[in-house]
Amino acid sequence: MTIQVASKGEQTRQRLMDIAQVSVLAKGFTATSIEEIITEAGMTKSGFFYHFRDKNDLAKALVQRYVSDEVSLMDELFEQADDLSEDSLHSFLIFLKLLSDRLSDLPNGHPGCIVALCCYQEQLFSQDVRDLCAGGHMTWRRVIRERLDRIAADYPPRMDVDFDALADMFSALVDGGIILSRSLQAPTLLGQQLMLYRGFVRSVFSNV
Amino acid sequence: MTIQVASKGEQTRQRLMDIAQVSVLAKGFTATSIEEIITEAGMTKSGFFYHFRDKNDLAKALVQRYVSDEVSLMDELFEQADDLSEDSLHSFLIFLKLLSDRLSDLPNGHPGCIVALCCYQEQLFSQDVRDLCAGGHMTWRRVIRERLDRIAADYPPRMDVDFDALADMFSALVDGGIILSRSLQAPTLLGQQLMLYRGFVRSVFSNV
DNA sequence: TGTACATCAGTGAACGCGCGTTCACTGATGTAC
DNA sequence: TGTACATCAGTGAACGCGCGTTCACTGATGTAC
Repeated sequence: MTIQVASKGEQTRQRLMDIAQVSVLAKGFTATSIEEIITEAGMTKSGFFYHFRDKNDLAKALVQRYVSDEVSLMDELFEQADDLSEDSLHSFLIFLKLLSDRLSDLPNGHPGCIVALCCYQEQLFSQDVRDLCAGGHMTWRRVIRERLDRIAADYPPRMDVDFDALADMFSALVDGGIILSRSLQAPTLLGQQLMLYRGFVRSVFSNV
Repeated sequence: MTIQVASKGEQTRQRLMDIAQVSVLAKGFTATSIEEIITEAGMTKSGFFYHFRDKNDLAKALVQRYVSDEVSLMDELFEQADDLSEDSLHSFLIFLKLLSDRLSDLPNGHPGCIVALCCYQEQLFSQDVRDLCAGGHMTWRRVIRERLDRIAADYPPRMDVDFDALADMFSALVDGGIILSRSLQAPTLLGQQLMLYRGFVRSVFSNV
């Protein structure tokens, strides 16, 4: 196992992205100026342009990182869930509970979904950024759908639902739940929606 | 019945808002310049400032109109549904189907939810705009919850779900479904999510 | 071990452009007497 | 019906500021011989 030691440059880059992300999720991309990012980072503008070709490049990096972080989180929780139960349905239900707990634990609520935001600013970005967002949603659909298929092999579905749609419902509830939580300033709403999804999935496959 | 004839000024104001809304939903609020709005409207900048005190005032007007339009649409469809069935559950299921159809009929997909967008740009706006957004979500919760209560009186729930959360799920799926539809450029996804919600609600109250 | 060179991680100054907002003004329409 | 005034729905010019981007340059660190 190789331990990747981040170079100084990479660390600074990540730091700039951290600072940018907070503002971007609070004000949108255009309203987040390079000026304010570098002020908080204690760096000059030219320093910023050493790390990012232009502002679109920053957006791309943010989306890329967000998607891969989310996927990592899901992988981690799937692994935990699989350790706790060998049953396909139970493991998935545990996963949803773990995720719900994790998302409810955030003191100020979920910071926001970069991918959701991008889709309301799409006209700003180049095609590759939009492709990354779509790729994120497709990945989440695939990952969840895979689980649903596995469950269906063990538990014949009790209603007629499209599994892609049921997988998409997961993403929709996360994105929508984040919006609801933020808007009503009620951090618990997001986790609650995930638990409802859990209830729905259970009722699709089992009558308990 | 009084027919409200919109004055010339009001008509122009609505037109400016129509133009603004398209850009705002595609690029975000900051990236939408007054310049481009008035160019498309064929008017001078000062003309714009005759209709709106400042840019925040435009945001406020957009949110206000969006929320009241959405509520009107729901009222209209609830009325249609009530005409088609007197049963509380069936009427609600018809409502969801009507809404799903209506939202799937939009050729280029749903144009986007101003309220959802605002919540990712909240730091830009004054408190009253944020309150309007929260008010929108609370209204939708109340309207749906009222229906759920009525259903529960006729059909004892088959699972233990919080009705506020189940009502919120509606908003979350609309907001999330719009994002998904846009991101994947698949206009049908939104209506599909509403139909899944319909399936869930039915399974909560009935075993058919 | 010393030296030459390359790469890394930035600095500092300048640029032109477009943005939101203000202000004094104006022609057309409506209303009171 | 005519006239005086008020309101409506804008125009036109100017403002200062901050934004994203460029370019020539630099000190510190790494690498080859």
